[in-house]
Amino acid sequence: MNVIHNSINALDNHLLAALPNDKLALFQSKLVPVSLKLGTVLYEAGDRLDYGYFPTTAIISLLYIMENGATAEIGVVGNDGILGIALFMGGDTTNSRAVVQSAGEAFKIKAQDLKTEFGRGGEMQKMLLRYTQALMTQISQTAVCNRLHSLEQQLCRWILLSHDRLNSDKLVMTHDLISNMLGVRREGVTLAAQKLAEKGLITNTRGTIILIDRQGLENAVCECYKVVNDEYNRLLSRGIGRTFG
Amino acid sequence: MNVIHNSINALDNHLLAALPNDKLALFQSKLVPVSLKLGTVLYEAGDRLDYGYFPTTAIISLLYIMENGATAEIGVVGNDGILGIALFMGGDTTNSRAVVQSAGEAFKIKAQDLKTEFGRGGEMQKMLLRYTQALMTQISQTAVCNRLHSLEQQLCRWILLSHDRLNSDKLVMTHDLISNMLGVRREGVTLAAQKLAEKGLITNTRGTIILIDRQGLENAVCECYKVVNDEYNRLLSRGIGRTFG
DNA sequence: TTATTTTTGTGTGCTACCGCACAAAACTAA
DNA sequence: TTAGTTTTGTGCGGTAGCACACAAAAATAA
Repeated sequence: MNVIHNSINALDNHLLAALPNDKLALFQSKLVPVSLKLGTVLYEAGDRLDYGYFPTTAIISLLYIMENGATAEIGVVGNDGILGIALFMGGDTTNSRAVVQSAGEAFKIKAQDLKTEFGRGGEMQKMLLRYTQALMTQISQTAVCNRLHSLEQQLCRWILLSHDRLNSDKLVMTHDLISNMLGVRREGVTLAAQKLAEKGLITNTRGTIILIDRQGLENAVCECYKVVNDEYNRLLSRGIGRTFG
Repeated sequence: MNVIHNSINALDNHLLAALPNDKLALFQSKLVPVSLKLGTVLYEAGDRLDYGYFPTTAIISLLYIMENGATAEIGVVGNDGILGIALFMGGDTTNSRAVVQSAGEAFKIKAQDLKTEFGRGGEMQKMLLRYTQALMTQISQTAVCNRLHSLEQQLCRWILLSHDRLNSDKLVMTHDLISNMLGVRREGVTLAAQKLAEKGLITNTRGTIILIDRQGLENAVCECYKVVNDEYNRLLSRGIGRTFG
């Protein structure tokens, strides 16, 4: 067990990569590689968290679920971060469902190991806290974007956020799933995707969106994307996606 | 200077009140009482933070400001918390403007003093982190609420959140100001407030809203309010506002 | 008092998104 | 091939909130 596959490398996670080498070497013994399948629910809202996850190629969506079943995404975690911040923030549970939005790899770590490491203070703690702040910015900007911007702009934002955390231009994702993330109707997503396709920014085939013109998307997206991206760059001093010009 | 007024007491802030007595006694020497006037901007977006604030009777609104001047509130800080979490989270700056939404008192603390205290670990650190997580829940729920719920429901939520942090049923607040917080038109707030007044939940006079039927408001509000309230209770083990039945 | 400013009320048309219904297309299984 | 399932496309009526315009009421200043 705990065989390290060549295909996944702890360094593919930006947080882990930012650790000093000796620190990472020690920490790595606590990390277990896992493959995450599309749609897997890692945490249900209200669950006690047993593990934290450092995604390398997987993307995790943080969803709030309302009483009537409506859903809306508050943020997304990929190779830029860690899933399970409630572990070191002290709550032990979260109000969001964590669901695999894009299948891929991650390292998981036992709740207690993560807490212990955090409790030591030092570089690891600082990094986790800075990441948490970056995530707060993402959530905040989601709140504002939900209020003020059009569905088409929000779809751009969502595509770009996903693309940044992926090493591919291909997003395997139905309109229906996207609509659950954005908290809108499926038809609305279809329409918005059509508009983006007409403008030549994406192709819009069954079950997959392919990003064609990244610069075009960045021009079409609302400012929210850049604000979040800049904040990640600033706080984690490590680019996710491409840096803006 | 630094005269301790009888009228304000560090214990009126729930976070400070939760500290062990001996701890608080030591910490208190770093706290300076300040009066905060309505509309005062404590932090501008992007500013380096020089002080943290523990409100006792004041309420601070966290606003995001868009390039076109549109604003939307992501959360609110009152006697339940602390303003300036970026100080210990590591960013030193925030993307939100912090503006006094309801005049009142607070204790301020120098950035460095707060950081030092946080760095010691222990009870103070734990409490600040738990508070940060509660604030994240508030922001997340704001995101979801912005997406899924009606303006009328959101106004209820906003009134209740304010009321919880106030020791009065009187909210001194114009529709125009509220509209800036909620990120909607002033006319929309007027209409929503009228509806609530028709239902006998509030009175709606020039420049002030008076809460009449708190239970009625709790019935009219969306689930978002309760979720946030419960999370504050859980994480900070200290009620804000009244507990739900 | 009168004049001015601030705040609220109201109307009209517009647009984005909703809910529902169902057709068309694409993929899957038999 | 045929049948079934999943996903996307499209239309239609409804509505919440928008933008803009302006009147009315309340507070403030002269």
